[in-house]
Amino acid sequence: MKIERPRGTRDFLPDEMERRRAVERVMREIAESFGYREVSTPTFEHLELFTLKSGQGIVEEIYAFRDKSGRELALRPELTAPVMRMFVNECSVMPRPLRFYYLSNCFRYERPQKGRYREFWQFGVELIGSDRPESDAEVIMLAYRILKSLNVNFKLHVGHVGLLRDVLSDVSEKDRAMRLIDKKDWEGLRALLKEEGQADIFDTVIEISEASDVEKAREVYPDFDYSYLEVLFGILEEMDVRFVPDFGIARGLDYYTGVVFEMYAEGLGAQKQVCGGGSYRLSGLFGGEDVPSTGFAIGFDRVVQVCSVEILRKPKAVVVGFGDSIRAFRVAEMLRSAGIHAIVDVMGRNVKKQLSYADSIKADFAVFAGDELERGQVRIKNLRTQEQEDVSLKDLRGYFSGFLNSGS
RNA sequence: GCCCGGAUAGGGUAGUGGUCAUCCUCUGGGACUGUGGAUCCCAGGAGCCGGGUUCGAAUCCCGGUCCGGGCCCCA
Repeated sequence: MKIERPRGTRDFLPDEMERRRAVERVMREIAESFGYREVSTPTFEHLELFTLKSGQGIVEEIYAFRDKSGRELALRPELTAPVMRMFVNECSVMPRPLRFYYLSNCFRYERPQKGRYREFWQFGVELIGSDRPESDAEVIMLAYRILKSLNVNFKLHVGHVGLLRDVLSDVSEKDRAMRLIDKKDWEGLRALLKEEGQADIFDTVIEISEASDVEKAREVYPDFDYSYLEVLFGILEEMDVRFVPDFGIARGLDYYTGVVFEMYAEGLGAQKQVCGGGSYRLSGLFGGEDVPSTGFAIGFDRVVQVCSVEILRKPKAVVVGFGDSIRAFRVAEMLRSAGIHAIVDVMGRNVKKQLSYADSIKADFAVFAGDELERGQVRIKNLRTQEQEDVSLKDLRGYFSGFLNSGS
């Protein structure tokens, strides 16, 4: 019987991998241009790392298991916790701020649907050590530049959880209230506030959630220090980062302390969020010093689905041999050192079949490695233009130089 | 975890309770051992899995698996 892929996993064929690598390259280059350096953490961690961060409830949503020694482990469902664990374990004396980026697969035990898989990839950054608005500005700008460079149609919402937390300060079930606000479940919220004898703040919460700028929010709720947001929004505006203030973005977990932001793309159905981020304080939870951090995670697979990216390929040549495979391999080596991809027949095919194969794999050149070699030459046929000429082995690099880096 | 819809060669499909099944594409070979794409010929390859109904099931029923859409969740 045939073995199928496990539910929620995917195979990536060469065309798709080329596209994914091209997207990946854009993300890496932009992050590196901001001074971020790549990190990588284990695929599995102690389960406790994730329950500390997200509560016992997540055990049902992740791949958790016991190893042969009885250790409780879990495949990572996200990367912020592992990176902060790494920071606490071995980076706490490095010069701050630290700028890390990552691109890794993560695993969640959930019902797969469009844009949601059980194994998926996250690209993200963490900027560790600053609690100033400049750090939020930098991280938001970075995410924004990445999605712009990939020609994604998206909207950026930026908010601050401190504002709603402040309004809700006398509500005992604050987390539940935040979840209701996040879902915009106003009826549920009204009921909760009534239960708690806080019905009078209901209108304030709604108006804050719907406030379109700082002035509006200040009118509704003056008892909050808006200067942090003013600095942040000022930077974003000056740097041409287009966003909508959205004070209704809520997070149920209390290590999110300040700025939060999300990006939504078109064309993804129900799973339209392609990026989420904000500032948080996690390192204390993991037994380290309480260090402020800011970061984001981009849903790599979703971005691949909706972005458009240029795919650069080197020219591809098929070496046509005439039964002498050593000669063919030698010529292929020379082509490779001239910077192009060289493919040799390993099927024992005749010349017509070799050319037919070259056509079917969309090769750019056919290089005949036959009797011309005795004169130190090969015959090169450009399969795009049909032109062919004999080229000296010494001039291969020169012949192909015009075709390199031309993209396709 | 819940609701809805699907599943026939690698990909796309046709059909019927009654000889182990259509066509396209694909893959390999040949016509054709120094020039491809076309054409022709040959070959390869399939009814998701398990159970039930039936003389007989790929077809009908049930369960499971996987896929798609939505809900829950979204750290």
